[in-house]
Amino acid sequence: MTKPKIRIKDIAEMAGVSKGTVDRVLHNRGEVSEESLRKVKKVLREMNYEPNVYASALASKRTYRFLCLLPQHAESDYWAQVEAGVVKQAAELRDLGVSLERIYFDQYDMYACQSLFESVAIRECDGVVLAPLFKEPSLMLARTLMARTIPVVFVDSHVADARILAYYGMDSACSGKLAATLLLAEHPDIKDVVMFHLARRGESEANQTRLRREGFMEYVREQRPRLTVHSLALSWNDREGNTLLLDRFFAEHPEVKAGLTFNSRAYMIAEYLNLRSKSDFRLLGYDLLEGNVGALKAGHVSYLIAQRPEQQGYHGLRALAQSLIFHQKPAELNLMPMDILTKENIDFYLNFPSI
Amino acid sequence: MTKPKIRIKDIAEMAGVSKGTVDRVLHNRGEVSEESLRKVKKVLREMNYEPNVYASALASKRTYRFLCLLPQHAESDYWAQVEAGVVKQAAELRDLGVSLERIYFDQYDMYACQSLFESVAIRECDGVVLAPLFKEPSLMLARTLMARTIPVVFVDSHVADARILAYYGMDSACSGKLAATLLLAEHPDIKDVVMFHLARRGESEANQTRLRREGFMEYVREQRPRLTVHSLALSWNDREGNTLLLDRFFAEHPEVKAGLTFNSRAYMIAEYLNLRSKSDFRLLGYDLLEGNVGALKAGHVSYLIAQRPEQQGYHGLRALAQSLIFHQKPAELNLMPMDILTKENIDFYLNFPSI
DNA sequence: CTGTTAGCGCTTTCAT
DNA sequence: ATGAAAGCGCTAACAG
Repeated sequence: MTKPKIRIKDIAEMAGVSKGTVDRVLHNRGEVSEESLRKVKKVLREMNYEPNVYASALASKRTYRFLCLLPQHAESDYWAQVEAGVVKQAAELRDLGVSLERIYFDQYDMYACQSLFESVAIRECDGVVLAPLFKEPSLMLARTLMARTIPVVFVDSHVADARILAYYGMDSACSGKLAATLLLAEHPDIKDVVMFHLARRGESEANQTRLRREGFMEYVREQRPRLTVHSLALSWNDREGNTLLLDRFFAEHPEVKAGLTFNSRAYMIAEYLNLRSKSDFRLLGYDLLEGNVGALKAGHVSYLIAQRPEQQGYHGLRALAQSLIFHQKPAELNLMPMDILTKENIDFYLNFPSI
Repeated sequence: MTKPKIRIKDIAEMAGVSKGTVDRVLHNRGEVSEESLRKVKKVLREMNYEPNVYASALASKRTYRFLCLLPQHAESDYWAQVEAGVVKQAAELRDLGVSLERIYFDQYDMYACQSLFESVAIRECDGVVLAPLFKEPSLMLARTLMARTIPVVFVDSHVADARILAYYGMDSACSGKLAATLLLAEHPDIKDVVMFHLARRGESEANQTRLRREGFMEYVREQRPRLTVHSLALSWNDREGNTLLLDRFFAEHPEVKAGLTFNSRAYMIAEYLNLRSKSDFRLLGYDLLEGNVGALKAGHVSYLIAQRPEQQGYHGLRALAQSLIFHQKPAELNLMPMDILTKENIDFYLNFPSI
């Protein structure tokens, strides 16, 4: 029934060599004669040998130092969910010799991010999980690291053509299309829509939100070419200023009855709608933040699109281990489903063990 | 930065005893003096010792034999997805000494299932993953096994008050409510709805579908007390017979414009709707079977509710390992999110790495 | 180039 | 009741 596992010792005996030689072949570190090499490889193939990675980890005492690069964030933030997934996976890999260092960058300042990434590019480490909010600096860092044969995994948003080990996250453009469908498809009478975004220093827009916006605009172009799309930049930390900006916007454009954020801060708009008791506005946002969930339940947000952030982090780090420790190649493109959340089903998404 | 891990050897030295004694304490297998016990426990606590489970597995050569009880099924079936998750997890645990045996029961014959379960109840094994389609036989089996200190995990549907290690699956009743919401909430004019189900031998209804139906009916009672709820039993394998039954039903009840299945066979109804070119009927179903997905895309099914079957299987088996190998207690109730699938978002759920 | 050997952290046997 | 020692499958250092 259960076939006994083939061990290095078995291979050695069958090939008529010693364990040491088999080990040298397995890790192709030379010092083996043509003859032995051939014999050992043959037996290895025929027996379909699979190493016991746990015994290997135990004996080699090799350690893996992984880095995780995420934006600085509050505890309740979207990024905390990604980080929780990474940390959970790191804990599971600890006895395999894995350690994790978390590094945070400023998501509102590309220049600061860039110089941080430059210092990371020359660091000693075995793998990096990275949220490429800033496209160029991220691409550059990934290129440098991969050239040093240090595998890089992207989470959250993708960068086309990046040569990396794997990506875990949404198909961002598709999610923008989905947002458009949810907001517009059943409301052919809508003539105006507004996109809210956050101002930042350097690169004008985060990679993620740019891709979502492009997907959204593609739908608009194809399905609703006559739609007027407004855009309003807000500050990520000046609440009073935002209220003024929103007041002015809606005074100038009273006809706008629908809008969305491509970032996770829909609750900021929802707070404003609540403040002004504005109930004739349909708002769509992203991610299961506490504030967003509250706004969804209260009716200020109509839809949230979620993307399983813990899974992204968890699998992102796991991909590094798969490649380096388990010698398995993870799939390169791992697109998370886009969960559509409404008042009706939101409760079933909260507090479930997402990993 | 990285603190070196505490080993048994360290504990032994600090407590002034030998490794052997520490091991005896750790596995409380006696033969230790009060004195040593106290000292060792103290150090263990203070040092927050955590064993290296991989070294432990390697040395002990202990093996774990897990059983997985699922209905016989076709490759394209819902159950194949659950099984794939279990198998995947089993592969990951192999070098930890885990082996998996799959056993299949007849989901259309409770008596056959019952006698199979009775033979399983007396088998030697270390843990069981079980889909409790038949409530009573499953309860009985779980009770017997747990009494033998063999942990049992339920997947797919839950049985209230079952004393088991863990459950992974939907909140079935909630999903019935969700089905009602999707089908009825925005259609206050609907006066009739029909529930399709499959006839089976023995217990009149599968546990899962019964719970879903109860949730559905609860919504109806509370929100739509005047709704007429029809019920139609079909055969799981007699397609022509079903066509006749459906023809007769719709001839007698032309006013019924909405219906649902609580099992995963919505595509059977969809096929009929297609056959009769019946387009004025709103149909809801469960699970991402190929047939269901096709029907959703073709417009014969309006909604599908999905429940992440691979994750259920994967985590179900994992829970056994967590408990037995990693000495962690998994959460008892693990409710999967209910994914709402429509023509709009279905594509984003297909072919993604769900585990 | 090759085989032998020690040892990773832990379990288990076996004297004492 | 306790410690010493062997060994799990594998790696790595070291003689030869």
